[in-house]
Amino acid sequence: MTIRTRFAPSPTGYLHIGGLRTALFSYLWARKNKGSFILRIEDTDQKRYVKGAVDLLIKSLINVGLQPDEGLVAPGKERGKFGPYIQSQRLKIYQKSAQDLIHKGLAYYCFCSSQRLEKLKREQQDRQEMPHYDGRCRALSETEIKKNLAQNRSAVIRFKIPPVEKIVVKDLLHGEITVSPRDLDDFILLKSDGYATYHLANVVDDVGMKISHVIRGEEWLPSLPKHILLYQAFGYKAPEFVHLPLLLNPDRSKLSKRQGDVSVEDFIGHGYLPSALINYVALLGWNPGTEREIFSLTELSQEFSLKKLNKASAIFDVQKLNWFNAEYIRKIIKAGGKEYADLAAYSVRFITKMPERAKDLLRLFGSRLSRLNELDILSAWLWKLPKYDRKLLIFKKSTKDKTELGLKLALDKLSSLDPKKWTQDNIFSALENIVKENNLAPGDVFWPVRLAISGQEKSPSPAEILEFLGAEESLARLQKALSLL
RNA sequence: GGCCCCAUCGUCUAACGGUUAGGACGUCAGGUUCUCAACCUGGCAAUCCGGGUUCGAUUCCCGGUGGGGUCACCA
Repeated sequence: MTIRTRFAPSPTGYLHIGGLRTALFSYLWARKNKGSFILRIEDTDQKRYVKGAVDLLIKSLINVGLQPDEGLVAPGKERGKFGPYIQSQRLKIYQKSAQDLIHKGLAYYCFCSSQRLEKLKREQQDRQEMPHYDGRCRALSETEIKKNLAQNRSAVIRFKIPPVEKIVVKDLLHGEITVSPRDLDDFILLKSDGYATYHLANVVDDVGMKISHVIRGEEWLPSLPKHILLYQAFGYKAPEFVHLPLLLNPDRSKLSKRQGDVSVEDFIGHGYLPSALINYVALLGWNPGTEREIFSLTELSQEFSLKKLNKASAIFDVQKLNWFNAEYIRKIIKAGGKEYADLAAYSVRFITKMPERAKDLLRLFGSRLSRLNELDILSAWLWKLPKYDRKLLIFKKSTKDKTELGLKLALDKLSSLDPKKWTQDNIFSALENIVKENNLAPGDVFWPVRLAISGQEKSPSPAEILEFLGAEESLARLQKALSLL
């Protein structure tokens, strides 16, 4: 069997991190089985239409590496023979499907006004009953329906929940689930504006697009019976279903804005690497069966398996994401080469001062940041030496005299260093020699030098900073420190 | 409230019915060091509760509790 999965978001403005995980697992399952990953847009609610959201969604997916094989494969570009892949362009298909069900006697027109429905709901709630449609229009006669239609009365098409004993549905993750039709409403298939509801569009499209596995969020589990009933009503074979556990806020509520970032764009914009984000999210509800944690998207594609999915919902923990991101940054810098160059080029967008020195900045601060957007704040003192308390120049285990000596010797020695040899290694041995030759402690030299050139109590090591600053600026800063003492 | 799903350290998770219940993040302590990171070593920390089944339950069954989801002409 050809594996065909799909990600079918509604374009409400941004790609939610929960959506990312759903998309990722769908993508991985397709890759794992050499199948196809399809991107379809579910925009059957005109009220919720957000301009530009579709393109943003596609870009976000592609940005993190989840390139669709079919459907919306790029902004404004469709590929595949089962299109269109935007539901608002498939209205006729849904309308015909709904009509088919009416002809089969499995669906019916409903002319109930929203006021009546509203009132019905209120009354039911007052009586402590579960709100549900009372099925009034089920009983409409053929002539009444014709009359209403002729008068152009506002109508929806409802599905007729069949009078079966029980409905058994199957989910690959949760197993068999049995529900009673009494708990199901005669739900709406086609709205009065001619658009399909999710339930109809979803089923019609998943069949039409030959989807083999529907991988979606657990919030859809309660409506799975409706969907199964629909497949049966149409006479279609239903695809396999996997309902993924939800992602939660630290307080266990459904993952939402206001408790921090939830959109992929936000995370990327704040300096999280797509690869780290993907890696972290993949491990939320899935594990490789080993203790390995670092995986590229390609490696995930090979390792992924539905069997190792977890059933319990997971809290989205930014701390661990930070660790993944930091780990990726450190590894890339350590690896060097093209990866490092690419990261530097990528980092440029987070650097306001001297972006051309991105590579150096990464080397300097790479091990002490978890997000690339910290680069700017972390490096601020490089561009402008801040005012600092001169007392800080003296290391806690040192004295004023030793500090002055250390600084002076450092200034002398570095002044005489050939600017062509102004490298970290040479600078380090110069400073180290001062310590050795004058019977000083490292703290008598390294500490005041570091403070003099950075104004910081915490910073990268002196030689690294000095190399970055260059001879001229470095010597000026040392000079200044001496004058302060 | 009805229905549905779920339940191992604070968090993500591992454990053919037999393990000192493992790993990772975080945290704490120590090492390294001029500082901070990084790095290395170690510590603290969990099977929701109650019944069964079994020689033996984290694991299987039932009940409870807790958490979540869902009950729209939204997806």
